[in-house]
This record gives sequence, structure tokens and C-alpha cells, in this order.
Amino acid sequence: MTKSISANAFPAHEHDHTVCIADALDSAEQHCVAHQLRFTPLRRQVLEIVWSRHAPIGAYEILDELRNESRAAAPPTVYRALEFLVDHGFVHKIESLNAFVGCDRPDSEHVGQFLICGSCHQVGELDDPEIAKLIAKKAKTAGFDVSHQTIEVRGVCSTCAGENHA
Amino acid sequence: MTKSISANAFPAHEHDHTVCIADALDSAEQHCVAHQLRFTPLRRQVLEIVWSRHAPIGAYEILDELRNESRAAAPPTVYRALEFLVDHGFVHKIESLNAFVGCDRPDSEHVGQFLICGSCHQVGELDDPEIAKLIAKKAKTAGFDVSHQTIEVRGVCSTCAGENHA
DNA sequence: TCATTTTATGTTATAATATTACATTACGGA
DNA sequence: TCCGTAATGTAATATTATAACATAAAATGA
Repeated sequence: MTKSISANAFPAHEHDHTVCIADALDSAEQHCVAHQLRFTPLRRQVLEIVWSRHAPIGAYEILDELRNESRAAAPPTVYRALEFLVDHGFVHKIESLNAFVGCDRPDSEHVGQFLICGSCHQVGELDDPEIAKLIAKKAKTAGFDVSHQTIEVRGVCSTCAGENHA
Repeated sequence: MTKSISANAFPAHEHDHTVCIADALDSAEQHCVAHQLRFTPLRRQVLEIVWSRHAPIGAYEILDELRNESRAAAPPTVYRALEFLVDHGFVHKIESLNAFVGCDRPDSEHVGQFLICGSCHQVGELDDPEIAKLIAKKAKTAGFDVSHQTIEVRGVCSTCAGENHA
């Protein structure tokens, strides 16, 4: 009951999150080795901070956390690390929140389709190819050639909905 | 060849935009009368500025424009007007750009599905119910109850694609 | 190995976006 | 006309992001 969060799209509130973090860091490291990317200590540290929860974290929260971990840092430090992490799919930016979440499948080409719970603030990824295809198809009908999709869905996750009924 | 932009999703580069503006203001006014909303001079003025083009405009650009039109204004003036306009569907916020575009169908309940051309920077609205339904359905399968969808698609519009080939 | 080039990070300053808090004005209903 | 509410004015500040330039660390190639 620890992993396979992606199969459920939304993270279970109760799970061994240390496993998520470890997996994400491992997966990023492997990807970097395979693609000759430099997974520097700073980048690893920022990725670990992003993965500290399944909810989006702001750049300045990351900055504070870096400083807590006694690394001298300024905004560009964080934004540059985030740029690298986003570019290579280790992290997604949630545009509607100006914040960042970890992604555990850097290899797969996918548009981020995010489910954002307004109650627990956790974020799950849908990554459904049917949705992406339908959007691309409809856009094409309008003569529009799609290069990137931003899909962010607000609502309430099943766990939170359950709690409200109780 | 002036109106029915919505039928095409994307605004034609050549069209009589004064008609778009007039229609949008009329439509907003009617909606406000029908719903007992106060379409104040400030709100009208901000809506008109937003509608000055089919591309998103930032809050501070609106602010500058207000000042050009010799109205004393500060950021809250703009953000409050925008809040009203967004709340009632006269304007949408493009989250990935932190900017605002006019919407010409305030009555219809719809999620904004935006096509953002990276070349001319114009924005069209798709508003396809199939897409919205598919997303809601897929989310529901993941136990997620959707309240709002943010869909912003980057790419190139047909006019700009045509120009690049020429 | 060492010089060269490129990439990453440090540092300072500032730009761009957005909100809080409180004062004042205008409007709508009793 | 008075009162309560909604809208706007105003000042200060919070939050998010980038520009510009200096330094350090790593990769490349003689």
C-alpha cells in the first residue's frame, strides 16, 4: 500500500511517503545518468524538498527550506534548480497556484493533468492520453497546432469527500 | 466576417474589432441588468480595456491604460474590477500567463478552454463540452469530484502557421 | 596535466504580480 | 432623508520571478 500512486491518480492520505521520496530521487538519478544530465547536490536537494509532500510548494518555501538546511541561497538558486527539474520532467509547475509538485515518471512524455484537492491541497496526476488526444484533435479542427497543454482541475478528492460526510 | 468568432474558436487576424468590443460591452451590460449587477463606469472601462485586443492583458497594463485615460487608479482598483468581471464570466484569467482576456458569452456556463498562439499571442476559446465531460468522467473514475477546470493550450494558430510557410 | 570552454552556482538588485488594511464615496432600500 | 451596504480611493506591503554580473566547478581536448 506504499507505492502505485499513479495507478490511483491521487495519493492516498495514508502511505509511507519516505518511499515516494526515495523512489523519486532514484528515478531522477537514473534518468540523469542515462541522459548525461548533471544531478547536482543542489538539484537533488531541491527535488527532495519538492517531494516533501504531495502538495504544491512555492519557490520561496523551497528557498526557506534550503536555508533551514543551512545552504546559502537566493531566489535565482531556487528558480534555476526548478527550471532544470521542470525541463526534465522531475517537477511540474502548477500554473494556477504558482507552485511546484514532483513527478515520478520523468521518462514518459506526458502532459501534466492535475487533480488539485481544495480540501487537503494534495495533487494527483491523471495523465490520460485520451484527454490529451481529444484536446489536440479539437484544437486541430480549429486550425490550431498544439505544442503544450496545461490542464489543472480543482475539486475534492475521495478521501476528503468521505471525511465531510462522516 | 465580423462576428461569430466563437464558431471558429480562434479570432481571425483581420476583422472589425470595434464590433467585438461593442458586442462584449452590450452583452455584459444586458447580463448585468438581467442579474441586478452593477456595471459601474470603472468596470465598463476595465472591460473595454481588456477587450482592446484578442490577446491577454496584464493587470498592470490595464492600470497604465486607466491612467492614460486619466482615471486615478492603483492596483486594487484594477484587481477588484477584474474580480467582478471574472466572477461573472465577462473575463477569464489565463493562469499560465497571469493575464486576462475577454469572454463574449457570460451567460453560458462553461469552462474556459484556451488556445494561445505563441506567435501572434492571440487567444481563442474552444469551450468544447466533450472535453469538459471527458475530464470530469476520468477524474470521477479516480474518485475526484471536479468543481473547476483550467485548460490552456499553447501552440500556433492557422494564420501564423500559414505565414511561416510563405 | 594543464589550459580552455562550458555549465552551474553565488550575489545583488530589481521587476512584475497581487493583497491587506483602512478611509471615503456612492448607491439602494426603509 | 437616513441608514446600511457595496464600490472605490489610497498607502503600504506581500509574493513571485528575473536580470546582470561575479565566481566556482566540471567537461573537453591538446
